[in-house]
Amino acid sequence: MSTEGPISDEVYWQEQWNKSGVFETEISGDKPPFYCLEMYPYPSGKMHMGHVRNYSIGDAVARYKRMSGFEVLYPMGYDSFGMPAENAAIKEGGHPHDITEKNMNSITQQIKRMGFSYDWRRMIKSHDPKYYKWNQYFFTKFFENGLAVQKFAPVNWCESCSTVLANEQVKAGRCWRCNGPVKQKDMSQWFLNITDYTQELLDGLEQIDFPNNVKLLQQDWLGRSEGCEIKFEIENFEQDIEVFTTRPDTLFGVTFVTLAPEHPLAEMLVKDTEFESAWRDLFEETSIMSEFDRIKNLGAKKGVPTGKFVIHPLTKEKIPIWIGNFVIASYGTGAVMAVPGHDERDFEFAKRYDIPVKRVLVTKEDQEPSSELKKAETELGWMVNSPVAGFDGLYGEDAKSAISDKLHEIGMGKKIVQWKIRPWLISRQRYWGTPIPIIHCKDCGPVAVPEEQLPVELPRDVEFTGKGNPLETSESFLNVDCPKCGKPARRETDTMDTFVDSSWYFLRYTDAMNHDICFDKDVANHWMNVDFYCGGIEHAQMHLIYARFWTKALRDLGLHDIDEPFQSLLCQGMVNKAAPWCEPCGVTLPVEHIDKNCPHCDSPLSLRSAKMSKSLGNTVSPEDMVDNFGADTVRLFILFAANPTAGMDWSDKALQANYKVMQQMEKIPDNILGWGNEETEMDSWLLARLKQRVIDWKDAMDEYDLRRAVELSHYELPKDINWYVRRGGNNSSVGSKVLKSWSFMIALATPHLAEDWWKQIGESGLLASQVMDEVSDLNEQEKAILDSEELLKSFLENARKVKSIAERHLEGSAQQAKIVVSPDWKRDLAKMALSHIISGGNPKQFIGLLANSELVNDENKGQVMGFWSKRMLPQVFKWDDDTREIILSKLSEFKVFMDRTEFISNELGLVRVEVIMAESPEDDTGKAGAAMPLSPAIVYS
RNA sequence: ACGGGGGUGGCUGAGUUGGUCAAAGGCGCCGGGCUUAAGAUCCGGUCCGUAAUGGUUCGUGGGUUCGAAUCCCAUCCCCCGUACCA
Repeated sequence: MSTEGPISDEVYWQEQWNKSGVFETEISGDKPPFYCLEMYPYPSGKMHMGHVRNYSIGDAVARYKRMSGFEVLYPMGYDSFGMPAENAAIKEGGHPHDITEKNMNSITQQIKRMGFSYDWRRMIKSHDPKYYKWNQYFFTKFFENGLAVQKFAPVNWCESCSTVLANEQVKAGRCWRCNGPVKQKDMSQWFLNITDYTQELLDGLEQIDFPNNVKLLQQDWLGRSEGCEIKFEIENFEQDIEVFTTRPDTLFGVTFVTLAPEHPLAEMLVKDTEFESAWRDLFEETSIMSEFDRIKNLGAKKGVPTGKFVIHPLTKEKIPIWIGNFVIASYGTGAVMAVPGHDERDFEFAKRYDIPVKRVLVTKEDQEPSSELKKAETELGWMVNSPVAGFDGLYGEDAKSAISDKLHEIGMGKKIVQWKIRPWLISRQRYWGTPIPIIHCKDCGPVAVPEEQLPVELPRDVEFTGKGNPLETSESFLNVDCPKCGKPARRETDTMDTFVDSSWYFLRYTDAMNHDICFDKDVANHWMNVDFYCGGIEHAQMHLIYARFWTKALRDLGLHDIDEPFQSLLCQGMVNKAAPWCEPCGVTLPVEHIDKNCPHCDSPLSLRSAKMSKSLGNTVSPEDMVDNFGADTVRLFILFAANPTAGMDWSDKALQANYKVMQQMEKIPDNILGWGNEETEMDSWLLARLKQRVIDWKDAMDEYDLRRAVELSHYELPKDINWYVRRGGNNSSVGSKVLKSWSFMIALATPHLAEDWWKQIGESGLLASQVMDEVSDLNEQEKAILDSEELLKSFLENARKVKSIAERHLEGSAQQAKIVVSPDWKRDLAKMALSHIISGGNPKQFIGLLANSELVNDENKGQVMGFWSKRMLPQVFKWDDDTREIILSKLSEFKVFMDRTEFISNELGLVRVEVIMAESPEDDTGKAGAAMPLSPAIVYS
């Protein structure tokens, strides 16, 4: 690829924007606020294409809203706590703070080079004590109100990161960050009770405009299920077993009860019995086994009996208690009532251990109650075989309620709602995060650090060895006096999950320069919630749930009045690039295998698009692209290559093509301003066309259809200019009017070029500070001129086709053409049919109307009716709305062609063009039958 | 397994409240103008057929309709989530 670098002096314009402060936002009072935000990035040293895409989308929206008269809050900052910096310190030496600052400076330079319109004064960074002080402040408030609690519990432990993880951070039994195996470990940890907000988090999804898949993911993760908690008394034992079930209607089908191996009762029941060693083996196997291995062995259901029994609450039957590896200790009560007849897992388990299977539901109302169960029938059904009267024949929800009510009545159960989501585990045993502001005192227990002592800063005197929590090596940090009793105490060494930082940063941005409080309530209320939030789908359940929770929790502390942080969310698609692909093996290989055979099976490799990744080597460096083509070209390509939400393929060729577009556009102001000052009919066409383009462009932007908007500004308008010139337009004062509006339009994707244009057309100041004029709707005259030209274009397209066919039959090339315009009765027929259909008439009924209309008489009946069903009926629906409007309008087809015969003969390379009314005395062509409204017959000679 | 999203012309990829769809845009390819030439740029073409406005096509097979890429049923394939949630 050879280029001559950026088209505009991009750095110059960036300096101008910066100097003038055009992107610095304050509450103005007279402009409506708009909050545009992109997801808080982790500051790796290099910006990648995913960032570029994300911010190109956000910047286009921010610029659009600004030029549309909004006061736009558009900030940027860094989610700068987290393990990569700490790991780098362990590996390469140095301190996470210095590494982070260095990376941040480097990525900031790269982001700034793209020309995004951020208010950089508001920049915030998680690792700044002035920021994380507020994490600590909120935490102490949560500690006071019971939202933050310390619990000794089995937690997910990642050995290679040497820290615990939240449930959401465990993907397929592996760590979301390092992909290492995750084990269960019992530890004392800090949790936030996100579970207090489950119902509100679920209901809130209906108030916000999130993509459907994100809503579904959050719903699944919250995992609401309605059911019944049932108490089973254990025979000759002082405790009960409580189970949770969503299917109380199958209660009579219970043939055993199963406990999780970790259930506290399990050990108690088998202690000192013949079953103890078998339980112990199962316990070791499941609880020590990493969750990853558990998943691999999924389906291998194993269990041990306990030799003990429960009493069925309704039938008083004795039911054996088992311990099974498929029961999860942390969901529900860690115990299940097993109904093999109507649950697949229980069926499998029962078959394996030869436990009886009972039918208590039939899936067809008239089915024989004694029919055999060949597999678990899990769908809802009618109750049968109930040993207690009053239940048989009940179906579905009625059946469930009947059992629940009965249990409630006798005090053996109640309806409850169970959630899948657990409290958010926020403790991390790592250095590079917000210290949890708690002091452990022997006498007073855990005590919150008083507000005036915040922030608890991270100490510098620590060593990064990769073993243990570095904070434990800092004596200055550890030793502290208890704030309550003043005796020597010890500081908490856990730090907070970095998702805490990103759970409220958007609130901080609203008042980022205020160092007295976290944010002013009125200011936050003014800007919030975020109107347009853009980022990757990967945060669908973690960040986007935590931030919603945190917003509600702060609201309940009285800090603001907002329920939901993000009003509308756009998840941008991935940036992909082709990589070698082996069809037989089904694997994507690194780019060094291009043009080689598969290293596994030796078959030839094809290419397939894959997410850009270092391991495949199919990455593209934004820096190089910006150096070679300029930020504008890269942004244009990224916005034009695909819709914001669709995946896009990086293509060097397409980038080149966009560079060509930029080269053309660079010359446009010079060309246009070089026009003469002739006035032609085309002037009003061009102005009407511009208006139409602006209207369409605004519509597209209002729906965040950036691809369409860019298509209009960078592809359609240049074509319009060409058409204008071709049709004889040559008026620079019209041209400069066009350029003025057009400059705004191109500023979304190519803001630097837009400033060049603005300057060239002699406007003063920066385009970035201007608000665009309002546009009115198209008036009748404007519509008519647009229609006439559209008619001409479509005519020419057809005429060219016909010409090449005709010339095969003529001797030599065509010299003349007769345009045979369709007769009035066809247009009248079309009008009549269109009005019938537009007013909601059934097309089938039209033929009856037609037969009785003035259009039809005895003589022409056959012709008109035949024409209707053969030609007009299919055509009526093919006309688009614009064309329909033209047909229904007064526009004279005959006149449109008459006025343009000279242009038509030039375009078609003819000596003479005649326009004739079909079925008139002048028509000697015999081709009138082919003429349709707006589509004349054309006869060459 | 369950949940979600897809299968469109040489490639890529829009398009699903049924008629604006032989189907946008981009890339590629072909022809023409301009040029000594190349490049750039502009104009035109790019399923088949025809002095005509017709045929066939949107994974496969059926159906509804005056009319289906778009709706319904069946079926095959691909991608992404989740992971025994009682």
